[in-house]
Amino acid sequence: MSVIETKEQLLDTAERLFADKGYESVSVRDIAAYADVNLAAINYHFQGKENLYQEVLLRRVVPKRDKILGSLQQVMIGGKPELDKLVSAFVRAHLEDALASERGAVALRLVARELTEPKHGAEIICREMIAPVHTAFSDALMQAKPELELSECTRIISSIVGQVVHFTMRWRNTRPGEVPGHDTDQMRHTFPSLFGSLENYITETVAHITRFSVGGVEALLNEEGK
Amino acid sequence: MSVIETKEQLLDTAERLFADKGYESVSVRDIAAYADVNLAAINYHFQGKENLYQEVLLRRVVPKRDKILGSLQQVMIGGKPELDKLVSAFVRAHLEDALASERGAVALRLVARELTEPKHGAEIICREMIAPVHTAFSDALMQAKPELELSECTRIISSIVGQVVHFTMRWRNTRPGEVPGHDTDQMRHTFPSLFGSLENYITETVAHITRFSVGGVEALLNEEGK
DNA sequence: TATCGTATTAAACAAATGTTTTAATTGGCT
DNA sequence: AGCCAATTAAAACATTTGTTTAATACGATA
Repeated sequence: MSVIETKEQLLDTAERLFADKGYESVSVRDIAAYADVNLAAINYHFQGKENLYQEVLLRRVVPKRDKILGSLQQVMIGGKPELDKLVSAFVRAHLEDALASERGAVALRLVARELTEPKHGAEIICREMIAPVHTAFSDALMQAKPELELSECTRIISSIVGQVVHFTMRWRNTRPGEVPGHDTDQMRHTFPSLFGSLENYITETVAHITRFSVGGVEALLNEEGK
Repeated sequence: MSVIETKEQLLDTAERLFADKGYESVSVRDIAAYADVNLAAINYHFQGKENLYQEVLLRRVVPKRDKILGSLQQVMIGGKPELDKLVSAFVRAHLEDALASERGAVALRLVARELTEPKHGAEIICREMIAPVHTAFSDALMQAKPELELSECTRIISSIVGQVVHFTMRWRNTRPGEVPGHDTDQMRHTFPSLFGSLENYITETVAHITRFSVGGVEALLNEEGK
């Protein structure tokens, strides 16, 4: 196995395990075993578990940020954008990667996890993703709806991101067999992943969050103008 | 120190540590040290770390559920409720405990954490809280707006709960000093807890989530009726 | 082919983890 | 006071953790 193969194998399996169980619950021995490489290779190539985690994170966070920023820019060409186009682009940019491949879904889980519970990647994800995306989306929102205050933009973004993260983590946390002993009909409401494909779930989720959030923003605007 | 004092001391400090760092990141030695009790007392009183965690969780989850169910019932007396009253009651029931005391805020963080990333308390929190609360709120929603489909109610609840959890975790994760090296002006948008009191933050958050979500639901209804 | 830097391997390391054991102490009861 | 169960205490236990070491294998280059 070539060196680049080893490194990527480590990054891939570490990503999957971290996304599934979280940083603390994954041992370097797990990673080495599942990646089928020697234990010491982790410290040889990445100088420790924490560094490996950060490289895993960074590999996904930067392209993700660029994708989101690109989508926002796309909507902004030609000046003042429609609110629903803007929100739709933002939500879709976050979730549609998970549509393309299992790898995309894993990466989304990884970022969503670190977003709700920053561990050793807080600085990275904040500096490389949260801050620039927040700024860009906030600016776009205020161009679309100049009546919005800055603090209100912040809360709106939190509301949208909160939904994205929640739907993401809910799918992750509700695989068949993980929550046994429950009435199936009840679970149909509570656990989406038991029913239907991931594709359908994501498509429906994007549409729902967009509609819901556009309505939410407009409600805030009406409230203000009253 | 009496036995009940020891047990409660353990439950309290374990709750705080688990809420702050998560299950895996807290050692039983940490808990014993901060609680100022002997290490073996944990296994004597709780038969292991996992059991302690579940008792910590259960102690908060059951009253929380009853509080939420009670709030919903209150809104439902007299038949068909107003949508904004209903949503407001639901959001307030989740968040207002955190207003009353630091203890309430800790408990909220604990539940929110387990809600997004179920560890060893998944069954408990699902059986004792998620399922009954979901059923009650879903029923109430369909009484308030009979045009809603069941699957749409589920998504709406996810949107609201997602916001509640996100605002909760965001506050937890953004204490001063935890994310160093950032431009303060940028942080003003990203990290609410650095500025203003917890009381103000929660009050504003409850109002925001309520308005935003009511607008979201009404947008979904308009979409349907088009 | 000989050589040298790179990469892999097996083994060992020290520290931290949850748990158990066994002894000491406490506090209420007769 | 004296006994007994319940609680606390200190020490040790067996694993697991992340990391390091030292030896080996590989692969391109001269």
